[in-house]
Amino acid sequence: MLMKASTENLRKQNRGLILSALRRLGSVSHTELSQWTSLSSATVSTITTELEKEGILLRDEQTPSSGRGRPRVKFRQNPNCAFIAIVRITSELVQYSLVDYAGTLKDRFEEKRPPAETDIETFSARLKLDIERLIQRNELQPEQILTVSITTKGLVASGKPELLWSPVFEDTTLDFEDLLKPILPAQIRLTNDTQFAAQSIAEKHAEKLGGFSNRKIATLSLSHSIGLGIATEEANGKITSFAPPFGHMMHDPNGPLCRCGAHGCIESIAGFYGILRTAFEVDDNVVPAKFIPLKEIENIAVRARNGDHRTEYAFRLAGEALGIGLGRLLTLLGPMPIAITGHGTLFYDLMQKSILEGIQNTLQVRRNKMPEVSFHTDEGELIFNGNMQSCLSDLDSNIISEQNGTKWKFN
Amino acid sequence: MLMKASTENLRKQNRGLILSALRRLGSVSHTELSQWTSLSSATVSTITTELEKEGILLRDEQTPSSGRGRPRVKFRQNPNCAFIAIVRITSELVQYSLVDYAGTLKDRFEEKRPPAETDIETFSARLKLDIERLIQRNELQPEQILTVSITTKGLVASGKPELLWSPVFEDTTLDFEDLLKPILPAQIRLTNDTQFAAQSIAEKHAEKLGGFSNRKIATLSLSHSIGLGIATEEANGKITSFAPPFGHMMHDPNGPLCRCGAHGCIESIAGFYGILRTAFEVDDNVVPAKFIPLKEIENIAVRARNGDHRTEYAFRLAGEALGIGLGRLLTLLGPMPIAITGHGTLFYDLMQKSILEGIQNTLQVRRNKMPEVSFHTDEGELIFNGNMQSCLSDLDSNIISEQNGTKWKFN
DNA sequence: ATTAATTTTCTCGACAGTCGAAAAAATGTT
DNA sequence: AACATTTTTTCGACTGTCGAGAAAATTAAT
Repeated sequence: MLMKASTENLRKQNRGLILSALRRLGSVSHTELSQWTSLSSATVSTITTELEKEGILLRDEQTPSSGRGRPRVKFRQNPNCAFIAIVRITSELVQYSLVDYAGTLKDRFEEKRPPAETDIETFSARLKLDIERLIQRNELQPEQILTVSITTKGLVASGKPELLWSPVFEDTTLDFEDLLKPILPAQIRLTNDTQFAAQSIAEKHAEKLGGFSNRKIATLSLSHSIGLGIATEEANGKITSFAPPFGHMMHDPNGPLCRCGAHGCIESIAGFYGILRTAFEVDDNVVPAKFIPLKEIENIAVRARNGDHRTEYAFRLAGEALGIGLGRLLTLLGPMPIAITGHGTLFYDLMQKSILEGIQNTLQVRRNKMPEVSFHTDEGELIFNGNMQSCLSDLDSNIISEQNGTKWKFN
Repeated sequence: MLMKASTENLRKQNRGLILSALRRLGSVSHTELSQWTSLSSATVSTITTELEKEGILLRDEQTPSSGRGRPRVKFRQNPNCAFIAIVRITSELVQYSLVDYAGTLKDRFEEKRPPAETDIETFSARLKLDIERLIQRNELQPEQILTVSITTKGLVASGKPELLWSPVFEDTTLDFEDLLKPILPAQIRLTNDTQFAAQSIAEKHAEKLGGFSNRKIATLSLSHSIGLGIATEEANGKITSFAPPFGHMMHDPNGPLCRCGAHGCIESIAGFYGILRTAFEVDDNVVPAKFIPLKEIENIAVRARNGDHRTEYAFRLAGEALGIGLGRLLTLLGPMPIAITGHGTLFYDLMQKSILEGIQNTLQVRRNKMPEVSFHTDEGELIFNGNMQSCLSDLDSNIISEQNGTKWKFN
């Protein structure tokens, strides 16, 4: 049902406008806010004083003295108004970061994961301890952490922070809310990592979204497994994203066994373990290895570049699965630029031809132009950054609803 | 960029709320409006009197005299406030309908298309004449038609009403705006027909959208060609839809030649002509026929039901292409119920097994439950209805912006 | 040092919109 | 004809935005 509009939501929306301007522009003066939001100076005044009273905004009186006239006072977020913990889980390590409400990184440490860690109990117990450590060594109260946002590979439930399927733990599920509720009252979020890589790339390269009419960009993450995120710029300028389990989209019903139990998933052919399987002519029905060192793929890539037919074929087959899969994606969601990230970008030269052929084999691509393909090597930072931005704008949305609420008082 | 909120948009939004309540509930009294929109009685009063003054609403003083107390007066749309022309193009005929602002069908006629009509000039010239006829025989001025909304199979440009590719005219494009602008000043819309079938089904069976968390439903249209529409219920309750060229999604790179020029599209295997080709073992590289009478498929369906292996195989192969294609769709967009329409529903028994197998072979479907599959035989009316509803709610949106505009005065 | 100029920010009254409550309207019942 | 009942309109209070002018804080000129 559509919502009725009241003067109350009116104010909420304009408060949100101010906060989002502050996010995008950093430290901003009264007049700049007024120009950017196209709100009148008077309205900006009432809203900023209100937010200041609530402890969300700070004003910097410091005058850089540029020209004459009354110097501008700049507003910025009150950094201590809220903190978020960002946890990035990869197959090699778990990274813990603490970020304040202004978006500055306050603390970070990483914990290596044991090579063959498959026991979810010890894993989750350690994660819990590490989060407590993050809070304690920064001398925070647990209540000051308003959000714990975790990224991982695998399939994530919608609605609650539960890991449904992951490459390492497979079908053993894990509810992070149940895990962390006892130690802190924060909101717990769990998201597929490639979704935030996509979000981050879309925000940084917003101009690329204009390449086609649908204002979308796809981000493909190539490594041991295959991830995909789609970011869309909506009519109001907000960028939203989602991450379908592209790696487990059926490529060939007669293909090899995938870690998910099905046959012929894209990942079973184009994931690192799939490429190795083809290269070494391992039987299609062998259950694939859980973890393969990057070194091994690098070795066979060298062989392929030196003209070894079988390994060349393995990469070509992987590229074909990826290319045709992307082609199917573009058929369903319309043509859009493609960003590629993950360790697999190192081997793109071996897959390029078959990937591009697959993309090309799409009705709208044949009619229009080839989508732009770009590369992004800093996958970890992209994921962290996307996650952080998403958390902060979530906090902003909560704040604008909590008008006159006493919840935001940690100065 | 996010928009600032002003008291003006506030009023607009509530005007829109009133109009949409009127659309959904039909003829409605003041108090019912107030309850449904949760606006105060006072606000409803000011908005309705405003809309009445603008000639958009009428009030029926007629009292059905139920119980005592002051009788309710009912509001309804002023039917003569606007008219829309709805054109539905199929391979056999073109259907013209005239609908007033209240949504009642005022006139309708159909024109059969010559069996092998491939000349786009004569086709479009006839269409132009037929629209003029629709206006004249209802004694309307061309300006009273505010929208001409056309549906067709094939690929439609986004942004302007141009047909890019169609089964009959293939790559010969046709810009309906250029065609119709000389004879009337209306807004011209062109949409893929299955998109509106999807929209219509989603609106009628809104409860089915709840089957999975993503509030989506897919509609598959089976006939000579293969169409697909996806309808999504957004957070505000509005249902939006789109229609990707699913029929031309790659199924098998080594498959038969499709009408679009590629090899192995779903349609080239599961469209009527694809099924016939497999059944009669026609060479994969033969350019397929443009049109096949329904009778021919019915004949081979009888053969298949009597146990003829080759024709059974043809339908099974078609089902496999559809099922795996749908499985890929569900992988990318999440699990959702599936509605099937078009003449091909008559042969669903011959494809059911392989279709369901394909859908089943999807990570999230295996983890959750099988999506519900439903059948809808009245495809033509679904398309018409979806188109009409979409036009009317578009008109409503225009009206709420044109506050105090003199544009809506045809009483 | 004082005054003028300039730029930014704040304040005040006007206007638009929604809401709750009370008044008015229209009918049925006694 | 007076009263009861239900619906609709009207009125005053409240919240929000806006434009214009006042106030503030600085530099430049006298």
